[in-house]
Amino acid sequence: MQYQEAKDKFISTWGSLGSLWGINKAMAQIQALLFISTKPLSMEDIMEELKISRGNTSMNLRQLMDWGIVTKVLVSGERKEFFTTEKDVQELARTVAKERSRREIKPVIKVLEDVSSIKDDGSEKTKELIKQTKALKDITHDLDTLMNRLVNQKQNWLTKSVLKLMK
Amino acid sequence: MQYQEAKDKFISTWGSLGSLWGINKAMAQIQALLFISTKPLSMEDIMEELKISRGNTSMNLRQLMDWGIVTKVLVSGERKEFFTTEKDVQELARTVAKERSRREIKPVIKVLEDVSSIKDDGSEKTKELIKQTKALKDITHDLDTLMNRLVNQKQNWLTKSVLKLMK
DNA sequence: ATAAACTTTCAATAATTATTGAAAGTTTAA
DNA sequence: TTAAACTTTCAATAATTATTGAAAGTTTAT
Repeated sequence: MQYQEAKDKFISTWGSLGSLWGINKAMAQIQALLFISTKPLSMEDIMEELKISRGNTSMNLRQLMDWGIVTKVLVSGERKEFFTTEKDVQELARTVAKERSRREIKPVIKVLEDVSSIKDDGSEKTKELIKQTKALKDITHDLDTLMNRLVNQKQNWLTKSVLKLMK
Repeated sequence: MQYQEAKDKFISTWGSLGSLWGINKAMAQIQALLFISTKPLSMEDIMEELKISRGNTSMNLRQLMDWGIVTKVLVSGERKEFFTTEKDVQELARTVAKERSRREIKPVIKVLEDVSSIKDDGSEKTKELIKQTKALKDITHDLDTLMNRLVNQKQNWLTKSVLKLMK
C-alpha cells in the first residue's frame, strides 16, 4: 500500500467511525485530514482534498472548533485562515471524553435521576421502574466518572491502569 | 411525576440515547420497555406500547437477540412468543461492550494497523501518517482492552477500579 | 391435510440527516 | 471609501436510514 491509498483509507475509515464518538462523517474526515497533515490547511485545501462544498467545510470546521479539537492558526503573509487539530492523541481523547460527557451523558443521568425518584406508590411496576432506572443511572454515572478520570491522568495513565486491573 | 409519565420519559430518552451505544431508536426503545417490564412481553404488547409496526418490531427484536440482549421465553399455555431482556445492568454493560468491540472497534484497529504499517519512504508526510495512525491505533486498542476488562470484572469491579484510580 | 395463529421478509414510503451553492456578511489592503 | 478576498448562513436538495404493511412463510392443533 502506498501513501495515497493509505491516506484515503484512513480518512474514509475514520470518517465512518465518527458515529462512534458522536460526530458526523464530514466532521470526522476533516479532523482525520488535519490529524495527518504536516502543516495547517486552509478551507480551500480541505474542500479540495475531501471533495466537499465550502458551506459544508465551514460548518463542520466550526463544530470542530466548538468541540475544542480544531483551532485557527494565522499564517503570516496569508490572508485566509488556516486550521490545525490537536495532534496529541491523549489530549484528543481527553477532550472527546469531556465533551461527550457534557453533551450526552450528563443530560441522560439527569433524566434517569428524575425518573428513578418518582414516588413509590407500592405497585410492582412502579417498584420495577424505580429499581431499574436507578441501576442504570448508577452504572452510567460510574462509567462516566471512570472514563473521565482515566482520560485525565496525564502520564501513562492507561498502561498503569490496565496493569493494575490485570489478573 | 406519575408512573406513566416517568415510563414514557425513560423510554423516549433511552431511545434517543441509542446512538450512544450504536443502535437505532426503535431497538433502544424496545430494550427500554422490556427492561422496566415486570414480565415478558409479546410482539403485540410491544407494538401497542411503542406504537410501531409489526415488521419494525420483528426486525428490531431480531437485532436485539443477535446482540444477545433479548431472549425469547416460552409462556406455557400461550402460542405466541414472548420476549425479555437482560435485567442485570452489569451483565448488560458487559454484553454491549463486547459487541461494540467486536463490531466496530476491532475492525477499525485492523485498518489502523494496515495504514500504519505502510513502507516508510522517508518523506515527511509518510512519516506523519505512520506516526499518527500508530498513536491512534495504540490508544484505541488500549481503551478497548481496558473497557472490556473493567466490564468483565464480576464483583464490584467499578467501585474498586475507581477507588484505585483516585488521587 | 388444512386452517388458524403467528412471524418474517422486503419493496415502497416516510422521516431524518447531511450537503450544496449562491447570496449575504465580514475583513483587509490600498 | 471601496473592492477584492475571504467566510458564513440557510433554503433547497440529495443521501441515508428507519418504518410500514401486506404477502409469503412457518408452526401448531385438530
